[in-house]
Amino acid sequence: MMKRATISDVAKRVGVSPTAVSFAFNNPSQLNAATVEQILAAARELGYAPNPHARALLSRRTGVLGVIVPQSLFAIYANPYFATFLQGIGSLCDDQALGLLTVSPLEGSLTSAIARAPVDGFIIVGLNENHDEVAPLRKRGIPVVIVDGHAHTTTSVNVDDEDGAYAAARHLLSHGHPHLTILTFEPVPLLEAHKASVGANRLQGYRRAVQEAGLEWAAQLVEPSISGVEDGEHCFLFLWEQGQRPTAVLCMSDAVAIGVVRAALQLGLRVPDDLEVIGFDDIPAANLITPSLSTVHQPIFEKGRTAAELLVARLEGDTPAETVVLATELVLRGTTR
Amino acid sequence: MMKRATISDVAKRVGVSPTAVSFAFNNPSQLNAATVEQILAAARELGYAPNPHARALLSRRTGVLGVIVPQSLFAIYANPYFATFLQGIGSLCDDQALGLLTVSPLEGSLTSAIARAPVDGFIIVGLNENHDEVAPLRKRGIPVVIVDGHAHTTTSVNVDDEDGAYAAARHLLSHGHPHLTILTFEPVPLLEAHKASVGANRLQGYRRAVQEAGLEWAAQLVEPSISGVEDGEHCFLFLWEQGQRPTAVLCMSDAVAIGVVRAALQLGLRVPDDLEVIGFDDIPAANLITPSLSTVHQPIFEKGRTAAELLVARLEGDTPAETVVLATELVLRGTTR
DNA sequence: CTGTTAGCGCTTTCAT
DNA sequence: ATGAAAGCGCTAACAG
Repeated sequence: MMKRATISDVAKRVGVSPTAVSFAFNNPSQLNAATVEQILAAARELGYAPNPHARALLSRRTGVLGVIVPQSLFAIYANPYFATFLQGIGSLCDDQALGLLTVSPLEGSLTSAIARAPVDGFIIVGLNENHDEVAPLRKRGIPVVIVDGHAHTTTSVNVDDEDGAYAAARHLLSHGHPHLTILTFEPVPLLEAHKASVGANRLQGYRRAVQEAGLEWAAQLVEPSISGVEDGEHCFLFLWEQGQRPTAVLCMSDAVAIGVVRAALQLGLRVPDDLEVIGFDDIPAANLITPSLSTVHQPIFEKGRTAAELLVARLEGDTPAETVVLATELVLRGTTR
Repeated sequence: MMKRATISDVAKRVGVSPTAVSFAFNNPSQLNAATVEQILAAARELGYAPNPHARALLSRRTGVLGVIVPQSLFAIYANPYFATFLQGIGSLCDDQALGLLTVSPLEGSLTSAIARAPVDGFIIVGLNENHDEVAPLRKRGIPVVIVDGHAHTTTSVNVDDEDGAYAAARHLLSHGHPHLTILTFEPVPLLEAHKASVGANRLQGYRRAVQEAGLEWAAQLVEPSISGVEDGEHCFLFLWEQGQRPTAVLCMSDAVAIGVVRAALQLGLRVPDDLEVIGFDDIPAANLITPSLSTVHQPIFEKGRTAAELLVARLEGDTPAETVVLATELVLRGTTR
């Protein structure tokens, strides 16, 4: 990998100043057409190309949007939710000729990831603005949009998680189940510690429906099941072994819900006759399994696209901070009666 | 967005040199602990963070791997093949604490995309090294790994497309079909113009099997179907309307094959009794549809992971160029007898 | 242990 | 129409 030609190599070759070379590339109209031609020719011969880092240093622009995700890149790309979300961001990047950089916690900490990333702005997913790891971001002095998290000084894009959860729980309760089983992302104390997180909001929605129905919240079975189809499957199987006999399950993600349905079928239960299940998110797979999954739809693609639009707007001018909340909608399919 | 503090702002504040500040961040052991503490405190007060572009200019490192894809980002993230491929790259990025930048043709041309991207190295997918748009890459003087394309001066990672296609065609021919229907990515002339492309290699594999079986290549029905489930579906429906009655279909991608199966089922055909179908790639969905899709498996994840490993190796030392070819394997499932 | 001095490669006034 | 000079913000010798 030989040393790259620099702008002054080209300049020397042609016998002009570096300025002229710079102009030839960025502002050819300022230069004599013949000179431009000579310079370009020399550049081609020397294999010269402008150094993007030097350019970025000066222009403060890289043409890249950063997406900070709270999981490993491996997990992100395996996750259909993020696939759709990134599609939304990607569609805007296509329009604006921007690159899309996914960054995940480096060396165990987001801080260094944030400090190093060569981007013009960040979309941060699943973390509140005041999170310890997010705070350093402000030092970078570049625009930030928070998705699925709370923000007070910058733009945020969320969906109405509480309302969606409420609708799901209410629907199930209206079928007269003696009690609900709720599968969460994390143990409840953790969930409630993360004030205003997606999980906390969904839990709050479930709780509101239960209390409105005049039932006792404590009587419901709330179990952590992490995420992923396998987690949901194991969780339901485990409950069954413990002697639990749920008739209605609410899951905080479709993946978990799909796992629950799979487990129920394995146990010989009929879905939805013996067991009703409602997921959350409405990922593509929800509509592909049999029976098709009833779930709370959220506009995942649109969420990504909107976040990217808002970020680009802040990049171009000093747009005021906005707080966007997209609607969710209960979609009844085959796993509810 | 107020002006950011620079290293010398911090230096002035504390009454030390910029060098000291630099050390405090990158090499604290060189400095008196008390000094470091002071500097860090001042940095915190001023909201200072090192400028990544300045750093990159000097260190020639951004900690980012670039992936150049021949389609829009929207299409990439919608494509399960790329999801798996990016998972492979992502898993290595996780290990090495690198970011992953997806870049697609900007303003209709790869050239500017390549010139601007702030990355340490590129993985180029689906383009040969000598492609017009790829050539400028060499000017950047950074390592490149070609995937699904031919390279003579740099490392490439491919799968044995021809062999996989050959096995698929041979299998179908052994069932005694009078002729095969082959659904390609592009019209054949285009396909053959792109010498050594994935499509050309697969076509060649099909052809070899046909000729070995003593059949006439020209007698087979070769139709372009672009890509995507809908494309496959429409293509088969169209052929049917034209009066064609295929009994065996080879598809260059699983997506197309899934579309064909869907169309056949719509037309009341029994699969595999009336129609046998073999896809290519073995994406996760191949094993989820009913009947499950027979296909040529290729190690997509491993291909991504290997490409990233090889790229990182070239980043760290001047590894010699390698030519890696991963094996494909015919996987017989429900759409073949 | 800390400061001085040069750049990294490029763009951009301001002259000529 | 072209060039000289001054940085962008940081790091890396090399002195002291």
